[in-house]
Amino acid sequence: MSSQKTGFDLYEDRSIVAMRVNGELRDLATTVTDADTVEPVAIDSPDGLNILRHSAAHVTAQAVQAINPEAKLGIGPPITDGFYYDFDVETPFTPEDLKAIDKEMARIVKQGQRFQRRVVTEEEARAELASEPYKLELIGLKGGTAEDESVEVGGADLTIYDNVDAKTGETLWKDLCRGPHLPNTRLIGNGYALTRVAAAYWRGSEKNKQLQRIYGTAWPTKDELRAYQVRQEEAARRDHRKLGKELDLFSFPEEIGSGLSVWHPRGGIVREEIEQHARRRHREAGYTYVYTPHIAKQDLFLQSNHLVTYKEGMFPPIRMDEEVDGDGNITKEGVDYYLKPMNCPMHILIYKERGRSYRDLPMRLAENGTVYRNELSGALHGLTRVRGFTQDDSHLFVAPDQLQDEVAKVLDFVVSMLRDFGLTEFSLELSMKDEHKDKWIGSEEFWASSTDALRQVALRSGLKLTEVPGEAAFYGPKIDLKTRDAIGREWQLSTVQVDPNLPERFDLEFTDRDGTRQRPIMIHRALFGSIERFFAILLEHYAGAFPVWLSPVQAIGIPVAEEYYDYVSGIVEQLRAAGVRAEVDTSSDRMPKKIRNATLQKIPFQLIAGEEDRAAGAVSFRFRDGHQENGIPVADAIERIRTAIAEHAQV
RNA sequence: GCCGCCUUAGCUCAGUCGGUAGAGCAUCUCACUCGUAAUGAGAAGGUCGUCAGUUCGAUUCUGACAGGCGGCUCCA
Repeated sequence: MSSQKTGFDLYEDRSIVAMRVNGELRDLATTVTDADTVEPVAIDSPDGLNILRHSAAHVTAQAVQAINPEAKLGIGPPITDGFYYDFDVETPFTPEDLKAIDKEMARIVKQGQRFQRRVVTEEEARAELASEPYKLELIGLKGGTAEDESVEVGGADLTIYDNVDAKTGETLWKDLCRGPHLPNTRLIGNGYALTRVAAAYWRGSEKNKQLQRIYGTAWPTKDELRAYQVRQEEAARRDHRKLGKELDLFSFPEEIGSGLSVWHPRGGIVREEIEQHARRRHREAGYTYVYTPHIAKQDLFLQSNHLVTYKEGMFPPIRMDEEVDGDGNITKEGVDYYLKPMNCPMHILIYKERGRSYRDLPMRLAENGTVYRNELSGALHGLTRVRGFTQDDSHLFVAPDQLQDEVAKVLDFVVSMLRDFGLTEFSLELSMKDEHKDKWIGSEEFWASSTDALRQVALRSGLKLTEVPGEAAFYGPKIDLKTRDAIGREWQLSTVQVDPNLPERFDLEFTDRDGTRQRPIMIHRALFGSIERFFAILLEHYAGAFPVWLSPVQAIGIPVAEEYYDYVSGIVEQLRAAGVRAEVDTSSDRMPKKIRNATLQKIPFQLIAGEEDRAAGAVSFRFRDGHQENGIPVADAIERIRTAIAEHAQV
C-alpha cells in the first residue's frame, strides 16, 4: 500500500506548515509515500518560525515590486526574530515607503496567495529571471561549496516559487527560492511588522554595491508579535546610553572625539567598585598587577606582528624626533610611535626583562590596560564599541605541560568572578581550526593537544559547549564565554586564547628542571573583555538598579520636613562612618518629590524620617519598587544596609 | 569607511512654507513646613552642531566637516 499523499492529507492541524521528509524540509504540498519518514513542522517550532519569516520576506519583496517594478531583488532570508530582504533601487526607501509596502503586504496576505514550488532547469531559471541580475549571479554560484549554501539556491534542484492567486490560479509573482514556504500568505497575517531600513553590501562584501535592506519581524500570533515588541521596548528602556545620561554615569564629549568616554563621579564609583573587587580576586588567585604605557615605538608592533595583522585596527603613527630643514628635507629621521591596540607585547617585555625559570611559571600578569583601536566611525556604539577602552587583560606564561591545568583554573576563576556580579547563565564556545582555511600556523600536534586541553576543561566545567571549527585565532584555539542577561540577551564577555606564536616571535624562554631552555606558551585572557563594555552590560542587565554594593549612592536620607534634617543627617553620618555611600536630600523639594527623585535615580535604600520615627529612634525604609518598611530602629537599619552591601544583595 | 536619517536652552522635544525662537523638566529666588513617585509663583537660560555658499536678510535653502542614531563591515 504505497499510497501517495501530501502533507495536507497527513496533517489537518492548521499549525503544521511544513514537514520533514527523510530529514529534509518540504512544503506541505509535497507528495510522500509510505516509504518516507515524515515529521510535521509546526509554525511555532524553530523550523516553522524560519519558514514563516522567510515567507514574510517573500511577501515583502512582492509588495516592493508591486509598488516599484524596477526594484531588483537581492536575497531575503530569515534571521533571529525576523527577516530581511535586500533590493537594488534607484532611491533608498523612506519611512513613508515602508508604510506603503506594509499596506501592500497586508493586501497580499489577505488574498491568501499560495506559495507554489516549481523545479526549473538552469536555462529556464535564467530566462525567467533575466531582469534580476542578482538572482542570475546566485544561479551562477549554485554548485559551489556547501559553505555558500543559501535560501535561494541551496538545494539539490533549482526551484522557483510562484505566488498564486488562490481563486484564479494566476501567478502574481515569483522568486528564485529553495523553500520551503508556508502553504499560503494568510498565515503571515497574524503577526508581522516591517521594522527598519538600512543599507547592506551585496553578499556582505564592502567591495560590492550597497543594496537597500528592509528588516521585518514575523510571529505566528499577534500576542507573540506584541511580546516581541515589548521586549524591544524593554531593551530600549535599558539602553546603557540612555541610562548613562539619566543616571549621570558617563558621556562622550564631542570635543574629545568619537568613541572616547569620560566617567562622571557616579559612574566612576561603580567602575571603581568593579575594578577593586576584581583586583582583590585576582591577587587571591595568584595574579600580579603590572602597569604599561599607552604608546610604543613601531618596532615593538612589528615584532609582535600587529602592524601586519592588525594595522587597520591601529591609530595612525605619531612621528617623533624628526627634523626638517627650510626646504622640507628631512635632516634627521624620526621614529613612529603607535598607540597600543593590545597589551600583550608590553607584558611580554616584562617577562623578557630577566631569565625565567620553570619555578616562575605559571606567571600571571594582569593589567587594566587601556588600548586604542581605530574603529570605523560607523561601528561605534555607546560603551560597547569604542576607540579607547580598558581591557582587564591577563597574560599567563605557562610551561606546555601546565597548559590544561592553568586553563581550567582560568575558566573557574572567570565564571566565579562573573557570578560575583550577579550573572548566572553562561555558555562556552570552543573556537577551533578547520580544514578549509589556510590561515593556520603551528604544528598539528600543538593544535590537537591544545584544542583537546581546552575541550577537556570546557566539558569539565559543565557549561553548555558549542564547538565552532574555523573560528580560532590563526595561532591557536580559544574558548569564549557568553552570558545571558536579565532579558535573555547573549553577550560575549571573556575570552581565553592559547598562543604559542608570540612566545616564538619574541623568543621567550625559561630554564627547565634539567637545565634546558624551553619555550613557554602564552594564554591571553580577558575576563570582562573591556571594562567599559562590561559596565554597559551590567547597567543594562540591572536596568540601572544595581545591587547595593555597586550603587553609586547606596542610601539617601529623606526628612519629612525641614525640622527633621538634623535627625536624618545624624543617621546618614553613622552610615558614612560605617562605609556606606549615603547622602541627605536637603533640597527644597517636598517629601513626595524627593522620593520620586530618589526612585528615578534608582537609589536602593531611601531612609525616611519624620516625627514618628524620630520619637521612636527609628527610620523608615522605602525601596526602588515602592514597598516600605516603617519604624526600623536606627542600629538595625544600619546593620541591614551593611549586610546588603557585604552580601552583594539586590534590594 | 559605506548607505539612510538626525543635530534648536543642562535634559526631553515643539517651531519658523527665508524676516535671529517656544514648552515641560532641571537651575536660581520667594512663599508653603509638609509621612511614601512631581506644592505654588516668579526669574534666568539659546550667534538653532561648525564652516562656507546662495540671498537685502539663513536657525530655515545648498555644500563640506564634526557628532549622533539604524544598518553593512568589524569585534572587546
